[in-house]
Amino acid sequence: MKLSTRSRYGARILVDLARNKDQGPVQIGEISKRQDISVKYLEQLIRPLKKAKLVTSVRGPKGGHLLAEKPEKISLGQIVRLFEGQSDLVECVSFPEKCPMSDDCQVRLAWRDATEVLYEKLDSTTISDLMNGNKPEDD
Amino acid sequence: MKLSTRSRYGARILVDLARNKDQGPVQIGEISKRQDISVKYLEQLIRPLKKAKLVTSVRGPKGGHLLAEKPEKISLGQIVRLFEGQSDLVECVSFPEKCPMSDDCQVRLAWRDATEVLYEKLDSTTISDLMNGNKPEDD
DNA sequence: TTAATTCATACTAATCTTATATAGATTTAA
DNA sequence: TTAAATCTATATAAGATTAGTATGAATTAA
Repeated sequence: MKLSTRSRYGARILVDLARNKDQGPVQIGEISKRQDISVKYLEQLIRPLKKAKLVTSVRGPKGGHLLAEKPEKISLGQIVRLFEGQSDLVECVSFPEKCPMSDDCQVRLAWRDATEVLYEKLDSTTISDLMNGNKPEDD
Repeated sequence: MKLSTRSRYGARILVDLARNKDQGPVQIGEISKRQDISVKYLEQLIRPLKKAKLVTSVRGPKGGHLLAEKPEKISLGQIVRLFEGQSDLVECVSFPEKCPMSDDCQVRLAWRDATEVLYEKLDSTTISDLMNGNKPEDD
């Protein structure tokens, strides 16, 4: 039951953008250095963030990426739902037809409840909650 | 972020044993039919359940498997910890050395908190909560 | 025009998952 | 003794997922 590194990195990218939003568009190369994520992988991760309208980008020289929303408006829940192919802990929660037992399966309901509790927590945690730390610039 | 079918099946096995505990040792063949899980896979799943002392077995004819604890004493949390290689949502929670950013990573703390909330829920859900449904025998 | 930068698609390599198969050894009720 | 059942270990294999790389097109400030 592991979160993909895509979700982990996705969250760190958004926090990085939030921390550096005063400097205008933030380039992938900078994020790469600060977050220790390869440029090519970053490009791949930023695409869904753009598609979900959490990030906007400016092309060309001096271009880069910006948060499209205020940090308080972006939650870990959004990020996880975006990057995890399947949001539920088990697929029979959303797709009961995938399991022949679903009709009479108490366990399924328990997985559903656990999933809900988890996302309540993730939805209540925003980028703004996560951006206050030691910025490298403060050192 | 998907729970393995091992955890799902593990939970269903224990619920099956709980529901049928009056009949004495329950054979793998019966569980297989009721739960639609292959005999060979069941054998593979019951082994860790025995090792964790959640199940005891009786060998020989009329043998089979029994819950080793009262259903109220076995939680989904135990089952998930047993079957998921990694209990935490992200490995940097328990092994901060796996990520060079861990020292100053607010996101890591958020994953930790979400993991805790999830397991609180799983730990508070027991087999006894899940065994009351329509037993096939009642039909 | 040039060079910085994002955008898009495809590819790859490794690992994990979910089983199934094989071949027995062991235990024990009847 | 027989047969029902569990126990042990290993192997195999298809398919999915993950994490990351490669190549090059498109955009645009200067």
